[in-house]
Amino acid sequence: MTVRIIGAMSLSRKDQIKQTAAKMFRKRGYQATSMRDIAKELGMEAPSLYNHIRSKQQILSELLLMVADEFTQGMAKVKRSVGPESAQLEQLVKLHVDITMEHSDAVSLLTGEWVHLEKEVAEEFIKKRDAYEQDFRTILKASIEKGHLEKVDVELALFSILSTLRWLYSWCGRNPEVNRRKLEKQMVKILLPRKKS
Amino acid sequence: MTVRIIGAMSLSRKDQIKQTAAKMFRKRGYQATSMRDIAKELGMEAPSLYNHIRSKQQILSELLLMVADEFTQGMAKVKRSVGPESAQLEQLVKLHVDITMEHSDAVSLLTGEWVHLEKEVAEEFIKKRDAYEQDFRTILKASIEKGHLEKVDVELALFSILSTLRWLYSWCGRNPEVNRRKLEKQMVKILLPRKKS
DNA sequence: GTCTATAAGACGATAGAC
DNA sequence: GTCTATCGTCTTATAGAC
Repeated sequence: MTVRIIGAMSLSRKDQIKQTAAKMFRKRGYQATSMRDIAKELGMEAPSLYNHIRSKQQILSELLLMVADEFTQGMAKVKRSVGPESAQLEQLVKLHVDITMEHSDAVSLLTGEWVHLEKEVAEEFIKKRDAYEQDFRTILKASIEKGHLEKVDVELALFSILSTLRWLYSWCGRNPEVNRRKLEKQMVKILLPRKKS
Repeated sequence: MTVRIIGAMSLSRKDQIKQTAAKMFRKRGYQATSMRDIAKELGMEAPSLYNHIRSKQQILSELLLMVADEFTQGMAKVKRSVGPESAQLEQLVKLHVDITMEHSDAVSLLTGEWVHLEKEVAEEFIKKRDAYEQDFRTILKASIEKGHLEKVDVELALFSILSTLRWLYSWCGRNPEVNRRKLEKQMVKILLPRKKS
C-alpha cells in the first residue's frame, strides 16, 4: 500500500524492492544478485519478497521497460516539437541527462543487463530501443545534411553520441555534485560540434 | 600441447577453452555461462575442462588481464613516441581499433564483466585501467592546452572519447566488413575535432 | 505480510576409473 | 586427457503456520 507523508513520499514495498534491486543489479549484475541478497538489504527474508512481486525476472523487466518508456515518450515529445533538427538534438541530449539523473540505477541496466530478460520481454525491449535509435538517426542525418553540424559519417557519429550518452550514468555516479545545466551545455558542445562558417 | 601446422596455428586446448568462454561470456555474461555450457560448446564434459584450467574464475581473469596488458603496453609505446600530443591521440585511437578488432570478445568483457573478478585480481585490473586513463588524460589535456583541439572540458571530453572507444567492439560486431583504415580515420575525425584557425 | 521449512534443480569443483 | 558419479552449496520459488 502506498502511503503519503507530508513533505515526503513513502514508497510502496514493491517500489522499495525494485529500487533496492536496481542498485544491487547495477553493482553486481542481475545474475550475481540473489533474492536472498535483496531481501537481506531490506531487512527481510527472501520468501517475503514474493508477497509483492511475482519473480526476480519481473523486477528486471519492470525496471528496464519503465526506463525504455521514458525514452520513448521523451523522443515522441521531441519529434512533436517545432524548430530545426539541431535544436531537437539538443533536446535529446537534455532528455538523456534528465532521465539519467532521475533513474541512474535503472539506466545503468540498459547497457548490459537487458540480455538477462526472457525472450518475449527482451524482444519488446529491443523493439523500443531500435525505434528510438532510428528516430535519433533520422534527426541527426537531417541536421548534418542541412549543414548545421560538421560533415561526418552519420552512422559513426550516431554510434559515438549514443555511446557517450549511454555511459552518462557512470559520469553522474562519479560526479554526484554535478550541475545539470552545465552538464547539458558541455555535452552539447562536445557531442554536437557546430559547423564553423 | 601446442601444435603448429604449416600456414595455420592450432590453438592449445586451453586457448580453445578461453576463446569459447570469451564468446559465451560476451553473449550471456560470466555468471549466466556455466562450465557445463562451455564444455558442451566444445563437445566435451565439464569436468574435463579442469585438466586445462584451474577454475572458471581463472578463465575470466586471464582474458581480462591479457587485454588490459595489451592496452598498457600500447600506451607505453605511444608515450615513448616523439611528436605532438595530437599525433599521440591519433595513435591511441588506432590502438583501440587494433586491439578491438584483434580480440573483440575479450574486449567486450572490459566494460561490464570485470565486476565478477575476485577481489585481488579486480584490484590489479582497476589499477591498470586507472593508470591507462590517467595517461590518456595527461596527453589529452596537453593537446587542448596547446590549442591543437577545440577548447572543451578535459574530463568530459576524456569521458566521451573513452565511452565511444570502449563501445567500438559492438560497432565491429555489427559491421564485420569494416575497413580498419577508414574506421580509424573517421574515429579521429569525430573524436578529435581539430581547432579551426 | 512475514515467517520457517522445503522442494527441485543448477552450480563449481573433485575423486577415481580407464 | 576424458569420462561417470557425486559432493556440498546455492538458486528461485512454493506451502502453510501465524
